[in-house]
Amino acid sequence: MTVLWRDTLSGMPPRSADPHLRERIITTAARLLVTEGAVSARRLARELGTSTMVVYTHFGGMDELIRQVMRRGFEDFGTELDRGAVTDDAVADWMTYLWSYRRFALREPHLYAVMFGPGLATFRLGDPADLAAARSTFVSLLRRIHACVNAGRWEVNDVTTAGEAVWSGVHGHTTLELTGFFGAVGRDPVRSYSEIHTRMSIGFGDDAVATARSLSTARRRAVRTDRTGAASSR
Amino acid sequence: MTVLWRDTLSGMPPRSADPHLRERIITTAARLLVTEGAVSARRLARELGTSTMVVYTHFGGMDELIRQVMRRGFEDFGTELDRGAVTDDAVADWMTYLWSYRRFALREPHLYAVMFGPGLATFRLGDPADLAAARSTFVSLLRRIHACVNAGRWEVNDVTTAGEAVWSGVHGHTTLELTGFFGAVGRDPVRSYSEIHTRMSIGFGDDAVATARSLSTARRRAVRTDRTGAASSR
DNA sequence: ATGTAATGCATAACACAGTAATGGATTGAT
DNA sequence: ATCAATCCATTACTGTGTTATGCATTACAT
Repeated sequence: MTVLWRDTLSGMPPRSADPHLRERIITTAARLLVTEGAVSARRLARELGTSTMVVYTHFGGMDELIRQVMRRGFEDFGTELDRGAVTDDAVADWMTYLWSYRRFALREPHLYAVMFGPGLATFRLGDPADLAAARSTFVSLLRRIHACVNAGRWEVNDVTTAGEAVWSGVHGHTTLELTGFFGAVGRDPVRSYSEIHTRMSIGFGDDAVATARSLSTARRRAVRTDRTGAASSR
Repeated sequence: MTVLWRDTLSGMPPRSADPHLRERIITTAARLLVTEGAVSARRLARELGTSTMVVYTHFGGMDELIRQVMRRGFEDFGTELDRGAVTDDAVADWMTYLWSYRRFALREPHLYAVMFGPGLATFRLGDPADLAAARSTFVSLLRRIHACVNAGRWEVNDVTTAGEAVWSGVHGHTTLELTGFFGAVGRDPVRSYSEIHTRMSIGFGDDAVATARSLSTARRRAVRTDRTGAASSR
């Protein structure tokens, strides 16, 4: 007497090997992560109509699978961050990048959490492919910082260090907002997020009035993009 | 035939109720979190010589227990952050706070991760006790910002918003550093952490030279404290 | 002091995780 | 056509949080 196992669909005729299975696993895992906030081997197998073993034959384990999902996430993140226009107001362009950053994180909180949460440790930065995926979102930021310097708005000798400082600010704020902190204490996250932009820009050498003007411009763009509905990824 | 259960110590005579059990559970959980990076009901029971049930009779579940550990963490964090001296260089005092912040996080990475990670959602900020614990570390920051304003170094009208911006920066940087990001890409976290301080201070209105001087002072203090060995908590 | 209610906790078990061993079926190569 | 390799379902193992049950012990009321 064979016992029916919960996680499989017993009785199903053995299907022919699906050459796209590996791809389907990744996209399905990404979808489950986005829509349900969690991915488990069993939930995944149920969704795919397979057994949990497919995860191990194709990825060796859940960690590697999640890493693949993270890569896709970073790629999407990078292209979305690069969609911002390049205008003659470099500081506003930089701020637009930061608002896009926030929008992505708020739209895909679980994905962002996996990408930048404790999962970043799972993300082997030693792996060139992973490192490249993560870097793509970062160089996009560095380009905008460079533009601000070239435009004469900022005076920054070490752009990479400046980028790390900026990234720390937006990442920290995003993380705090995703935990629901600002909502719980009745504070406006937009206000503090703008404060980061403003103080940093001035700190990099920009005029306070010019920074305020750029902030208004970037805010206007961001609100418009939010209303229009930014192109959703994948 | 009774089966021996793995997680309990069968054969032990039933001990009299320990009035300090609740306290021991919390401290043991905190210790396991710090030393082993994880706490499970079974690991805890094995360590205490009890069954896993004690977690449920005293806390109703693991979530509530972890919340208690987080409270202790925030209290320790707050007192450590408040240890910084108050001198006539308010900006240096503020920066000293930030270096203490980083030192605590690097010394107790798992505790910090639980306190500010996705666990912050578990931390019911609606609960007055929890909110107070979390706030204690924050008001300590606000005091130092106020001092900078009072000393005429900064011009900040909304101190709370400024504090949120600063906190975002240090929290974000700390989080990134704990994931091992800077080490993986061969970057110096001290450099970017200093950059956050510098740009923010200038952004708040301080003179660039004065900020640089305060940074040197704060760094000197931090290095000395690191060598001396800051008083460890709990 | 004695009967009674309530508390505390060990036992056992359930459902959920990730993962490993096994073996059968399909695919691909010679 | 035979053999090898690959893929994957089955099954099962360990570990997770949690719950139901029942037996002590404690606390309380009379």
